[in-house]
Amino acid sequence: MSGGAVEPIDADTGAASQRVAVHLRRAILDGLLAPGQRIRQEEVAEQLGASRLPVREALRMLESEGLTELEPNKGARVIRLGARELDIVYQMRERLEPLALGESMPALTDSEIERLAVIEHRIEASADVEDFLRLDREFHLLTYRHCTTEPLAGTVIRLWNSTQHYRRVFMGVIGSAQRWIVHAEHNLLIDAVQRRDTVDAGRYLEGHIRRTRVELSRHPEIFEDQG
Amino acid sequence: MSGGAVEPIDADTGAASQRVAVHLRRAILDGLLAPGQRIRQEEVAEQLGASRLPVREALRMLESEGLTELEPNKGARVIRLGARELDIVYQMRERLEPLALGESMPALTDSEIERLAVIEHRIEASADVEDFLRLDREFHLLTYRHCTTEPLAGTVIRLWNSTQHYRRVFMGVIGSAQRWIVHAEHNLLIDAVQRRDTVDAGRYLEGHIRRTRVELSRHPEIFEDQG
DNA sequence: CTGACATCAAATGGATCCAATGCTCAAGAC
DNA sequence: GTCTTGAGCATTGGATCCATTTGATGTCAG
Repeated sequence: MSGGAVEPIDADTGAASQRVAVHLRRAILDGLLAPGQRIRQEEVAEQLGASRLPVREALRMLESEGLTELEPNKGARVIRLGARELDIVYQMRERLEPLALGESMPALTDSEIERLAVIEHRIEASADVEDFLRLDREFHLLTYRHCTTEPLAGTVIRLWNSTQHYRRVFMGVIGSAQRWIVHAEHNLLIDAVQRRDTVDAGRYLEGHIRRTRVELSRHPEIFEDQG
Repeated sequence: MSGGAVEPIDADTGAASQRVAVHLRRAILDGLLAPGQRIRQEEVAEQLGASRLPVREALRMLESEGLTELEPNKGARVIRLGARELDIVYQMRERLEPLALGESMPALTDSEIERLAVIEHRIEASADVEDFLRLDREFHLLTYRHCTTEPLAGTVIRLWNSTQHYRRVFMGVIGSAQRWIVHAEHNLLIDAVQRRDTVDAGRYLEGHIRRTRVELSRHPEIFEDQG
């Protein structure tokens, strides 16, 4: 394709508003933009060499992905959750992700399950927070890969997106002390998936999310720097 | 409802893209636009006396509300669900709406609960499908009114929106034969809400949605006229 | 010294014009 | 006769310019 000097974008769709969306999505998920931080259209437009119009479109896309919030005549901000909201989002995940897993599991191939184990090994091998975040996301979303029902898959993605920042802060807070629990849960999940046991897998998954939720509720300092 | 002049709405919010969004939202929820039907920007723009730009914005808003789907360079369509998707959406509702109800119930006022009973009486009094759809929606959304957690409340609304059309067809198919079941379920739900019994109310609600889902799965003809 | 109002700057919202992409239909070749 | 290919058209995507709204700052009155 055309050699993009600025961005390593894939010009698959060729759309320009897609470029902006990809850029902002990465920036938010990678933590370059903090929750509540304002996103000025003109600024982004100039930075990416586009007009303000595709930026507006991109902000709308990201809003529907749970990454930004738009207020009429007041502009866009990176999504920001309160303690109560974060708790609810995790409760939603507890109820929805086992459903998505149940949809996806029967269609998972052996090589994909193999890959799950590989990802988990990498998670156990690294002590870096960013590595964990990226691999953990890859791990779980891979288990949902064959859940193609858009309303469910889209909602799950939204919930992951809107909580990404708090997972990052949380991992920084607890350190690597209780990391073994996550590993145990992941391995139990992999085992259940290998056995194609939907009930067991759903239970492990729900427990995994619930335990994280309870853990999160013990760390209100996660929200301290938010306006 | 949408009779009279073209659009007698004056600028309540002042925003023009809001006007377009309101118009299209009503048109879709009222069944004037069928699922899968294409929405041409220019057409809507001319019809509402606006430019194409606010129409694009409105279509993006509606997409994030689960009412339309946008494909790049191909335009917008009214959301269309397959049998499998509809089933999944109802399973999502079974799991999420009891959560929303549990959030909202403690804050429900006595007059709001009173109003629930009034709405239910009206449902029982009318045999019209459109009346049922409007009142049933009002009934359930009223029980969730105090669930202000945006991710949860927004998702619930999305699920209701995307299934509105199929509820309409379904009600037309089954007629008023088993209408008494809905009434019984609603009244049990009202009673549990009055008693502030979250567990009971959640169970009735889940059963209410689940029974409808099973019923729906017995009527594949609902999807017959879809491409 | 404090509070309210007016004025100004900056950012968002909207309209018109132009470019690019996808679809349709017709013409030609195998 | 059918498949393919190219041209024309319809529709969406993007850029620039203009209007409107918000928020802030400064000034004047109490």
